[in-house]
Amino acid sequence: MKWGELEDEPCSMARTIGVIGDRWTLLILRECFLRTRRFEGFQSSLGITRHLLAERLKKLVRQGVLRRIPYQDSPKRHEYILTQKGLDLHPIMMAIVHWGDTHMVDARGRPLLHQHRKCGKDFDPVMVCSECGEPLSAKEVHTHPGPGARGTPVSAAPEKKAKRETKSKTQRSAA
Amino acid sequence: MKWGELEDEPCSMARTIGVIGDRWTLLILRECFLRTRRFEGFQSSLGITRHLLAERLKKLVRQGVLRRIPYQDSPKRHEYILTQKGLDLHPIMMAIVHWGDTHMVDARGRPLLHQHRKCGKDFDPVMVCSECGEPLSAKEVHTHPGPGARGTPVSAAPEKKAKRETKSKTQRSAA
DNA sequence: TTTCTACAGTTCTAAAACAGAACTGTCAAT
DNA sequence: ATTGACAGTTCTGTTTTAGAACTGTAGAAA
Repeated sequence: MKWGELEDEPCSMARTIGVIGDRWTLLILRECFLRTRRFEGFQSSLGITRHLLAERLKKLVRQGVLRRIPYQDSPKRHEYILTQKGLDLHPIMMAIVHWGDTHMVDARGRPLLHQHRKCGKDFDPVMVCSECGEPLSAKEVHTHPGPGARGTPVSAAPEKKAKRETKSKTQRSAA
Repeated sequence: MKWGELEDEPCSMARTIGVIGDRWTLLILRECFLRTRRFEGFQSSLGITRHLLAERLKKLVRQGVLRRIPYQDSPKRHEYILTQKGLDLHPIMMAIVHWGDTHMVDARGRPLLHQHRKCGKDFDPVMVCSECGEPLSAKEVHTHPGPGARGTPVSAAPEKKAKRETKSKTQRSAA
């Protein structure tokens, strides 16, 4: 399987991995969430080669995760900012950081803390069920085929996810 | 930066990426959560080359994400099952799938649905604050240096995260 | 008893991706 | 006229990955 083929897989995880599933892309996105916007900013804070950085930024723009916006003419300069699609990656970032905080810290503790502006406290992200609000655990989740599963014709059921969309929107609304 | 160096970065995200930050590892873990346990199972459902599969499985075992357990002698055969550290990756997987469900579905809709056994409904994962329970959005999260930040000596503050650990454990307890 | 299949790898070669460094080009400041 | 900030592009050499074939154990089938 090549990189391009991932997006055609009937699996939301494979498709997402096609967008963010490499080392540098994830780190570039971390910088985006930490408010880095410019080429040199990414390059110096990550130590990524300029070649790869240019390529990854282009890819992220193509995929609608970043938007390339001019901030001066002569010479033309642009900055890269997260679109809504990009901001929606925040739960993934938080989940990744939280796992590292739990399993990969050294004796000194966490490199970064996260404060929730609304309540003012340092927090951990907790994943809950959109329907009942209870914290989720792997064992309590049962996976079953949906309308877009392999074998379902394209003409079929137009995704009856109205309720889920509505509920989970709380999560993105102010992102 | 090489793969090995990621784990030494003072950043939980970089360290986590050092473990799961490549295409195949993420897909292998998806299979683990879908109850695949054996070499041939991974190989045939993913189409990964046998060479890489063997290497990735070894790496995941080394890192304590999977455990290699014999299920027969002669010939020696093992299966790979998620450790607690591996099960704790579940929120990351759910967040990735959810983003794909939101932004990468075709006309047919979602390939997979997730049912919460406790409440019986198909759900979306929602990320909330461990302290106040409110859904999180990127803009409401303020990041600041913790005890393990770059520059902090190893001898310093032994991570005062007691409360956070306790609260977020609800999320993992039955995983 | 030779042959087939299931399983879990290992070994090989060619192709793709990546690292590291140097180069291009615009403009402002010295 | 030279330097430095910025945003890339181009080049060469190394590392990773893809794809296919091979190894080896053992039970079942011919």
